[in-house]
Amino acid sequence: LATQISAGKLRPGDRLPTERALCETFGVARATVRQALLHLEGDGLIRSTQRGKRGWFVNPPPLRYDPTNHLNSSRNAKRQGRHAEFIILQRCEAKADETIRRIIRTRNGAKLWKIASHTMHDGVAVCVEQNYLLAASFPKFLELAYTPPLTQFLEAHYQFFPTQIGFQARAARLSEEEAAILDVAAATPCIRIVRVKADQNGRVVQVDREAWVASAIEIVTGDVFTD
Amino acid sequence: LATQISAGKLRPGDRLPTERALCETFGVARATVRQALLHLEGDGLIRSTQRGKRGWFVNPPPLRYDPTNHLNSSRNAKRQGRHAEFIILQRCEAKADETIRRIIRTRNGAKLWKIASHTMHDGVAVCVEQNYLLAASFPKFLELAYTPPLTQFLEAHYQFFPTQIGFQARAARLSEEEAAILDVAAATPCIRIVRVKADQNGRVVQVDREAWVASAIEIVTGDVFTD
DNA sequence: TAGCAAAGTTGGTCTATACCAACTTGCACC
DNA sequence: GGTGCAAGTTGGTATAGACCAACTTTGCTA
Repeated sequence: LATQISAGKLRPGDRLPTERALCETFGVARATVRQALLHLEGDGLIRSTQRGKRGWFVNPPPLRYDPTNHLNSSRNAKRQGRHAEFIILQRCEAKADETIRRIIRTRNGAKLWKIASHTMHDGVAVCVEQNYLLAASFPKFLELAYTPPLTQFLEAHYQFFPTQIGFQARAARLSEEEAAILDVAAATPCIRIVRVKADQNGRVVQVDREAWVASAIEIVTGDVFTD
Repeated sequence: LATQISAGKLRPGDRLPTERALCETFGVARATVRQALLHLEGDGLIRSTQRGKRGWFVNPPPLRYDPTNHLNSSRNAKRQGRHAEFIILQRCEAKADETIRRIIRTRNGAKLWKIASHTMHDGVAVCVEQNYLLAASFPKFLELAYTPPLTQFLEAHYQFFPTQIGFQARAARLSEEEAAILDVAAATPCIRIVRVKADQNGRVVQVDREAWVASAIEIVTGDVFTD
C-alpha cells in the first residue's frame, strides 16, 4: 500500500496526506485507510500527533539502546547524532508501588525520591520515565539545584557510578496520560523498560521505569548492526 | 473495561465471550468492542486465532528472554516451566538477503544453509524463525538426520559452542505468512529479533531471525525480576 | 495594523450494516 | 453407527455516515 512510499519517496519528518485525502486517492473508506495507517504505525514507520490539525509523520530510524551498557541516555543519543533534551515534570518524595518496592528490596516505609520526566529527540517526544532513588543514599536531594540528565547529576554530586544489575523490556501500549505527554494517540504501541541500578556495595539504590514510543528505539547488543 | 476481568477473573488459556456477545453486554457496536480487544492485545493480555470459529484467549505471562545469555531456547523455556516444541518447515541451501549477507560478512556467492521453523509453547505457536548457517563451517549439513533444537544438534555433530556477538530486537507486526503459521491475525504485534553467533575464532557463522508474538516474550537481563 | 471571533480542517471515536472464509455443529441419509 | 452435506457461528474486513476536541486559517472589526 503506502509502504513503498515510506521506503523510498517520503523522508523522516515528512507529513503524509490527510486521512480523508488518502480515502479519495485509493477510493476506500476512511476506516480502511485508518487501519492501514495503524498497521504502518505498528511497523514503526509513522506516528501521528495527538489531536487537532497535525497529521501523520514519517519516523526516523530507531535509536539503538543497549541493555548491557546503557547507563547514560544522553551520551547514547548524542553518539547516534540525535539532540536529546530532558523535561522535568516532577521531583518529590514519593511512595513507590509494590513492584518498585519489591525490586528495591525495601519495606513500605522506606523513603524514596521520585523524578518524573520525559525525553525529546530532535524536538520529538519519545520517552516518558520515572526514576526512583533510595533517599538514604542520596541525602538532601530535593534541596540541590537539579539539572538533567540524572546520571550526570548523580555522578557530580554524589560520586555515584552505578552498576546496572537488572533490565526488563516488553511491548505494551501507552496510557492516556503518557500519550498526552508524548503527543500521540492513546494506546500507541510502546516499549516499557525497567532498569535497576546498584551502588558499589551491590545495594539496589535506583529503579527507572521508562515508556518509549515503540518506533523510537530498538534493543541492541554488540556492534554487528551499526552499519 | 474488560481489563479488570483479565487481571482477576479470567485465567490464562480461558476464552473470552464472542465479539458479538460483548456488544450486547456493553451495549456498543462491534467496531468499538473490536478496538478494545485490539488494545488488550497490544498490552499482551489476549490473543486471537486466525480464522474460523475460535475466539480470543487470555495469554500466559511472557517468557523471559535474556539477550546476553540466550543461546538455547529449549533450555530457557524448560527452566520457566514451559513445554517447548519445534516444527521444521524447511531445510535447504538458500540465498540470504542483503541484510543477512552484510552481517555474516560474506559475498553474494557464499553458500548458506537455511532452516525455517517455528516454536510452540504448551501447544501454542509463539515464534517463527529462520536460521542461516555458513555452509563452509557445517559440511554435509543437509545429509545428516536433523532433530531440533538446532543448538543441541550443532553441539552434538560439529562440537559447535557459539558465542553470541550480536542481538537486536524491535517492535513490529507480523506478515501474512508469519501470521498464518502462528495462527493469529495478520499484523498482530510482534518482536523481531536477530541474533548473530560466532565460532571460537570470532568468525560469524550463524544468523538467526525470529519473530515472536509480542505478548509471548519479554527481554530480561539480571535476576531482579524473577519473583 | 493588531486583536479576536468564526469557520474550516484533522485525527479520534462511535454506530449500523454487510459480506467473506474457515471452522463447528446438527441433521438427514445410508 | 458412520458419512457427508447444509446451516450456523466466528473473527476479519469493508462501507457510509456522524460527532467531537483541538488546532489552523480566515476574515471582520476596532
